Amino acid sequence: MVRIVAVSLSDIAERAGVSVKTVSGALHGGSARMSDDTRQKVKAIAEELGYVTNLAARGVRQGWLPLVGVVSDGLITSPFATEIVRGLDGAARSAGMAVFAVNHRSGQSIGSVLDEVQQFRPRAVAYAAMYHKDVALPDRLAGAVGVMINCREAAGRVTALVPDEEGGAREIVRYLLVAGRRRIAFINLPGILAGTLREMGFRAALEEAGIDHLGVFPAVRRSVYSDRAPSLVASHVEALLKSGQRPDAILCGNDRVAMEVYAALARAGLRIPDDIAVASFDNQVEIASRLDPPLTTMALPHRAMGRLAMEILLAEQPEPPHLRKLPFHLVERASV
Amino acid sequence: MVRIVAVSLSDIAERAGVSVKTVSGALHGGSARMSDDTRQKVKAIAEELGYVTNLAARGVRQGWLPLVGVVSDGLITSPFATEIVRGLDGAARSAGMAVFAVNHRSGQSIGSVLDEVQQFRPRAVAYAAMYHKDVALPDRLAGAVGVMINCREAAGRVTALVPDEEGGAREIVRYLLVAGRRRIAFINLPGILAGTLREMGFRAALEEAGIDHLGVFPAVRRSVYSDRAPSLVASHVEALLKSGQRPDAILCGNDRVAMEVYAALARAGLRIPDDIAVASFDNQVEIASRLDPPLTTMALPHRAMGRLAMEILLAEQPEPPHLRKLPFHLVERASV
DNA sequence: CTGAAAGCGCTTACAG
DNA sequence: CTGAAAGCGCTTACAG
Repeated sequence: MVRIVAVSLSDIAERAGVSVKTVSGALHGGSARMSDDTRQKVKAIAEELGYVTNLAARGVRQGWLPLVGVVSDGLITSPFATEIVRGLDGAARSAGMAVFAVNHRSGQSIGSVLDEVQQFRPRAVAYAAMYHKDVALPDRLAGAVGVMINCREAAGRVTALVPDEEGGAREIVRYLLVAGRRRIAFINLPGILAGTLREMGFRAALEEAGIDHLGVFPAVRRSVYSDRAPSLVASHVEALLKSGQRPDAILCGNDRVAMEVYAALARAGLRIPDDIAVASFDNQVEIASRLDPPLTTMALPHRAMGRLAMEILLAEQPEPPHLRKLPFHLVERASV
Repeated sequence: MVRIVAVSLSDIAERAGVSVKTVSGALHGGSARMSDDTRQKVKAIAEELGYVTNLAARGVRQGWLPLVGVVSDGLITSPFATEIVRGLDGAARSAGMAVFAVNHRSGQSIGSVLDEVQQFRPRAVAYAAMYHKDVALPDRLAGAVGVMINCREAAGRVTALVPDEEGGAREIVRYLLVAGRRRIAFINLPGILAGTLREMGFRAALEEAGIDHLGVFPAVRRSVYSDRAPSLVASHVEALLKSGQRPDAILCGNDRVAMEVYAALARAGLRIPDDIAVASFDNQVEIASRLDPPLTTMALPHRAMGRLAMEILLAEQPEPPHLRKLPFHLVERASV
């Protein structure tokens, strides 16, 4: 492609008959003292010449580029990841930073991606995971990562921002109880941290209310949850409906599981929420709001994690590493 | 966060007792001539010191950073956008470039985002749209954008890569015809370029086969398609089923529309594909593969657009601006 | 209020 | 085969 030779401060200086330092001050140094005349003249010439700041040059001087690197496992692919980036991006821009997202490709070590990012001399670096898990950072790089998003650094050396899975599960169960539901089953995502923690919350909330649950069932056969694994959802629902105690509410591991529960319930001729309530986790809007009836679901705090991450990264006073659990929020629709 | 002072080439040079130029040659100049001894020694010291190339410094020298800027309307949010980035990213990495994605926020002019990106002196810049449309680039910036992805530059000044909507519609209709379907209706996305072009393909394919269609209906009321607009899908399906000529196939504007068609058909007690076939556009995997039965749908060439875009951006010989339509591909599942 | 110069960390002619 | 120097476009003490 055609490359127009970029105009530099010295081009402007020459044209304005002033020094480069004066131009720099006029354009970027908000508080630099000079006559208003000079400043206006310089600005006008810069505009006329189509000057665009060269951040690389400033960067080599300052030692860093106004970038916040975000390295994530797998491509920033899910709607959730997008929310994280949205949160980061908003906060970054107000600080004059841009978000530079780099993904590690399968087979690539986390260390090599981190190195790749460091080459650009970002101001700070975050690590973000697609789903809530533990991540082991190589020793030499633990210090280079300022915050973990949606994951915990295995050795606890880095501040981590994660969803409060247990609290979220508690909240949705309480909501079902308030709605008068008493026979509740949970079709959970097996083999992942979120599933384990939510199950704890689920059990705790029911115990607290003195109510027995109808069981916790795995959505798929594989021990680690994966969309590719054969689904067990339909058979669980059928078994549940045939059992002595028919549930009056089914809590689902995510909205896709809920989608299958809806289908199984429709096949059985049951109406939601009249015959049976359905609730879930994720708030994957495209699914949840399109389901009939629209799905009541717990939204993950992805945007908040992103926003808070940027605050931590850009903070003047670094805090000691800690784990911060952010609350889900309930999105009420019509399935309960 | 703690910042370790970065090690520079001169640190290595000092330690190795050679000049900076030798270090630079040993580390980065693949073909630079020097004794193997020197090269090995320099590399070992670089490793030991944890040297990381300073791309900002190299960039100020070369005039550009090894970045390909991608500016898009709205956040890289949809699964489709992700595929574009995936395509770009793969091609970029093989060329030693990183993808730098910047979105324009609502209210921000396209010119100002482009300027923002230019500050980083990227090697090349692409513009990507969330959905197929025409985009007007400001005159002064048309030359700065090397390729349009999923959109056409309004004045045709920039090479544009778009899905072959008309061809895709033709192909899926032919597929329905081969499957023996003869009474086909189309619930289309109104008011967007993709919808208009697909409708042309739909009509052409049926005309070519000498078959009448059962009508083209808008999925939503609003003239511009939006997920927020009230859906008309269910009522179209009901009307279609009640009409004299019941359809044996419904083509849907996208997978979310298909999802609603499934629901309406289920309510009517009709089986897919035995009673009626359903096909669609998008291949939004989370929906299409989760539907029961899994949905046959035309996948958009997003990844291919991304890959090809990078080739165009990085090409030695720039081509004159042209419009390139990339083919959809059929994802056969079980709904036809 | 403004200028001349040094220096950030690289790469690239130019010498030897 | 290797070095010393210039220069990329900035910003920041240091002078005046």
